[in-house]
Amino acid sequence: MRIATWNVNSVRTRLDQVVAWLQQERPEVLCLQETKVTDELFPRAAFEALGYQVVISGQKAYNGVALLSLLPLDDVQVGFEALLPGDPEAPGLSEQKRVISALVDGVRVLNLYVPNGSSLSSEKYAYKLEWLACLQRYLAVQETQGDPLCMVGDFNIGPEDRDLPDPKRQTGGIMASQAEREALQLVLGDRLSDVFRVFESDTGHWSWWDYRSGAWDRDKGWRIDHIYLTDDLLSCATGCLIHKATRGNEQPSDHAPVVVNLAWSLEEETDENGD
DNA sequence: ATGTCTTTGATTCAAAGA
Repeated sequence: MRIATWNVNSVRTRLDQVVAWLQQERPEVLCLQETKVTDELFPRAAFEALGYQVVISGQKAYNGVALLSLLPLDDVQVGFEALLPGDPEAPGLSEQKRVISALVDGVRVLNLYVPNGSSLSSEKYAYKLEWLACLQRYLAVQETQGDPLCMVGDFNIGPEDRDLPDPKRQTGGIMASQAEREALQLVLGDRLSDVFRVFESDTGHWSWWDYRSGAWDRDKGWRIDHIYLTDDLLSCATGCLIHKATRGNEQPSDHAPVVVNLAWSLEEETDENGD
């Protein structure tokens, strides 16, 4: 099973590119972020025509996440409040549409668009840290449900200096501050691993290149789009690739897709009742 | 460093967010 994540920066603007990439790659699951569209205007028919089931959580203009799957999507959960009904902060932190998950072949696929934070002095940065703390509480509940977890998305954090193009300048700033990195580590605990780093330890592998300052032409990107797996899935991973070529498209998203390949198939239990 | 792209909303642009 291949699971992909791609921040498309408007699914309507990028529709032809996403369709072309799906036709070429045919991953079982594609998680989209920054769809930037309300649910009624989401172009679901274009994906259904390719055989994908579509579940979405969107809003006007900003944010928005979607899950596309060739395999059945079960037990769809939208927002933090789905797992944190009594949490005082979860409803407020779910107003921005950034969280959707579903069960696919026995795997809990969790698709996230982590807040950007803007700058260290912004109230959006405080929101980002509160949001990550809420994600930590959310995952504690998810863990009790016992399903293998594949958590993907745009994390808007470079976890280590090797994930940044110029760490001397950038470490400590937005997307690379100690508080953001520590908040992410608390989310991961000792349960979740960054599968890209199982296969590649070098710097210079990026998933996002700013539209500004010729970042793409100078190959000055960041690795902020990640796939995290619990050990039961990590042991099935046979590769994790960043599809960098899409960033060179006409009118590209500023992010490239990241894809993990898992040698996974749930051993279906047949119903022996009445035998 | 205000660089670029997307969306919205109010009149062919400017603002906001990333």
